[in-house]
Order: sequence, then structure tokens, then C-alpha cells
Amino acid sequence: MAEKLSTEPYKGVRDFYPEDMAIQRHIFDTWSRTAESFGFERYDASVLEPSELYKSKGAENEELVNDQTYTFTDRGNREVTLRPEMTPTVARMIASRHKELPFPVRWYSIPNLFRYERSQRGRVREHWQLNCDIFGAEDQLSADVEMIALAYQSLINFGAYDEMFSIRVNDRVEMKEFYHSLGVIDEESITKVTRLNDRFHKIERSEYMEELRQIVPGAAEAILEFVEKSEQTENAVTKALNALGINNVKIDRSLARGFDYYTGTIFEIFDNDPKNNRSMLGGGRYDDLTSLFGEERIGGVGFGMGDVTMRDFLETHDLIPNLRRSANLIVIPTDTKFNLEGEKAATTFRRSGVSTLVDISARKLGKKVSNAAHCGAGYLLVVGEDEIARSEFILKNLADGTEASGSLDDLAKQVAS
RNA sequence: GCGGCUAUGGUGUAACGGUUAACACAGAGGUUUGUGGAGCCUCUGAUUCGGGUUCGAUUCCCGGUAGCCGCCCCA
Repeated sequence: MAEKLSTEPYKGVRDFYPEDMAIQRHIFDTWSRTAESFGFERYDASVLEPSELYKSKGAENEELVNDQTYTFTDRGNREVTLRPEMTPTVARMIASRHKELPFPVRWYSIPNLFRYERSQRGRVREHWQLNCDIFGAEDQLSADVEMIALAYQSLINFGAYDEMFSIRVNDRVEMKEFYHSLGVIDEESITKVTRLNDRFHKIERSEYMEELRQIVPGAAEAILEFVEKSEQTENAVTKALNALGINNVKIDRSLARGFDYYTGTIFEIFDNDPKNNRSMLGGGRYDDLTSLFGEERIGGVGFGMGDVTMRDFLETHDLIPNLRRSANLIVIPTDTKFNLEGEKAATTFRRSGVSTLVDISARKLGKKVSNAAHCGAGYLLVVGEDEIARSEFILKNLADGTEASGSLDDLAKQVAS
């Protein structure tokens, strides 16, 4: 005997058994439905991209690509990366057709993304993400507000209530103006403060202040006050969201959102449940994603939300509905020698649009009936010697126990209606 | 990359260092053979791997591996 292969999936990725797939479909369906209800169009691309796409933004990115992505060399000696995020891809696609697209463009996608990292709660090596973007809108405020409203609505469409989550909004332009007003001008200090602010809710106040004083000795008190009181303030985005009836939104000056392309509004949605207190979704405004491709600058606003964090949220708040899906009709041959007659009968029902499964197992009739009832089918049809001989069948409604008899065509019409 | 915790049937759990490793669920079969989810009966099936301590290890120690939870990072 050869050495046994492991039944475990590859490190950090998941198998989707039917019960998991049902949840995954529910998440994807809800995402699509929400995005399309805002008039967004779906796009997709390959998981493979040339590595330059991710390295082009400087040495920092090169390191990121080398350490945290799946990158390999193909047989043609090209360096290839499994996409770790969707934004560069969609920027490439937009840049490629920017002359023919009717801006503003509203696009969404549900790509699978890969990152080479140690997995932990809420983070695995392959995940799916709803990505929504509005490109090239002149009215930036409206685009920002619509984007956040879409994110909000998707959670509502999962059955969430406002109290379950909170939307936190910040703005990089406003932060910069604030720092400048304090005389903090150099980029390095601003970057350090931003990075520290990102940990504001995680660390002790004293630790925060200690580090802050080291970076900006003269402005530490003012910054602390600004961050601490941010919830009591508002800006154009939060006011507009309030006007749309979205009230679980707050300014959060500690919000940082990494250090890449965001240039204006940034936002995250947090789970309010202490058991799952984490960010479920994040996004923001970027001025320029396309000049890398030699095209004019096209800005936009977008967000991404992951399937893993979404599922954690739904489980935490008990928002996963009963998703059991079985065939609507189970055909039960009384003996395996009638299985093919059963398949024949099933064909009639399937052609009428009734999902139909033939129980071709060797179990006894009583067991088959039990199973049909157990798996949640709506109807069952027994196919045995008498029925075949007379071409007349009995259809049983499992919900109320009633029976109807007739030809297969008649019964199929009845179930279909 | 760093740290902590865990590892027993398919799943979830139990077992003072001492008989045949227990229980529940799931699965298979039966309940006298053509009709309901129950009940009852039966069966299948496990100590992650490699060392060590011991008369004896699921239990204690060391290491590997894997998983989980943090840190770093977060696209």
C-alpha cells in the first residue's frame, strides 16, 4: 500500500460541502441582488495576473508581493501572481476601455482572492470578496454616499438590524488639513500618527499618548482630543447618510485603512457584537488608479467585503436562514428493477420545470418514503408494477398528506402550478 | 516571521497512570417484506506521528505535524 493521502484541504483554504455551499450561495446571491438593485453591473477576470501589476507601485509593494502572495514563474518565464486583491485588475480593465466607457461606471464583482499568510479567525488564504466601485463620478460626495449606502443595504438585506453593526467614516483630506493646522506637515510624521491611530481602540490610552508624544510632542494633546471626540462630530458624508435614513454611522478619526491608494473618504463597517468585534468591510475614495497604465487619471470610490467575515457576522447574529434545498419531487421505484421506469417518469416532471430526484437506492419502500419526507421534498411518486401497467400514478403531497392520481403529464402540470 | 492553547470513531464529547477506551449525533441494517420524519434492536467506527519516563501511558515529559487564538501585516 502506498502512503495514504490526506483528506485535508490545502493549508488555509476551504472545502465547500453542500451545506457550506448553500451558505456561500446565499451570501453571493444577497451581494449580487444588492449591487444590482443599485444598478451595478457585474464583471470578472482571471485569478492570474502578471506580477508587475502588484509590484509597480514601488519597493514596498515588491516586498508585499514577494512575501504575501502566491507568485511563480510560468513555462514562458513570465512571473505570475494569483490575484491578492481586485482593485489593480479592475483599474487595468477600466484603463483599457476608458475612452468608450460612459462614466460614471458602476461595477461589481465577487472574485476569489489569494494571500500567502498565516490564517486566523476571519482570515484564510483563499477567500471571496464583494468588490463594488464607482469610477469617474464628478460628484464625489454622491458617489461616496451611494457606495456606503450600498454596503449598508447589503447587511440589511441579510436581515441585519442597525444595532448589530456600525459604520465608521473618516476622510484623509480632512485629517491632513487638521494635521497641517497643528503645524504637523511632514509626511513621515503624518504616516506614523495615522498608523498609531489605527491601533487607538486596541491599546491603552497611556500607551497611545506615550507614542504620540514621541512622534509629535507639541500636538499630542490636540490630536488625542480630536480622535476622542470624533464620534460627536459629523461631515458631509455622514449628514447625507443620515438624510437617507442611515443612522448607525459615526465619524471615527482613528480609522486608517492601510496605506495605499485612498485619498479622501474612507470607511469601515464594524460588527457591534463583542464576540465578533472586527471590521467586516472597508473601502474608500481614490483619486487615481489608472495613470499607471498611461491613461488619464480616473478616480473612484469602492469597497470590499469578504465572505469569511460575512459568514462570521451572520453566524454571530443568527442570520443564516434554513437553506436546505432538496428536489421538489422524489420518485420512488418500489424495486431497483423499476429504476429506469422511475427515470422515465422523472423526465416528464423535469420538462415541466419540477426538480425531480429518483431514489435508486436498494432500500425498502418504507425507508425511501421516510427519507423523502426527511429531506424536505414536497411530493413523492411511487413507481411500481401496477402503476407502470396502468400508466396511472399516484402523487402524494408530503406537506398535507393528500394524494392525486392520473397520468404523468397531468400530475406534472399539477406540481408545476 | 513570533507567541499561547489544543489534538480520542465521520462529528461533538467522556475516561484517579491500571480490565474489553464510554456516550450522543450522523451512517448502515432490522422492526415479518407497497408508503411519513418517531420509538425500539443490531452493526460499522477512534487515542495525530516519533521518541522518552514507567511493571503498565489516551493520561506525564520532549520533538515533529496539524488545527485554533493572538502579534506582525492587512490589499
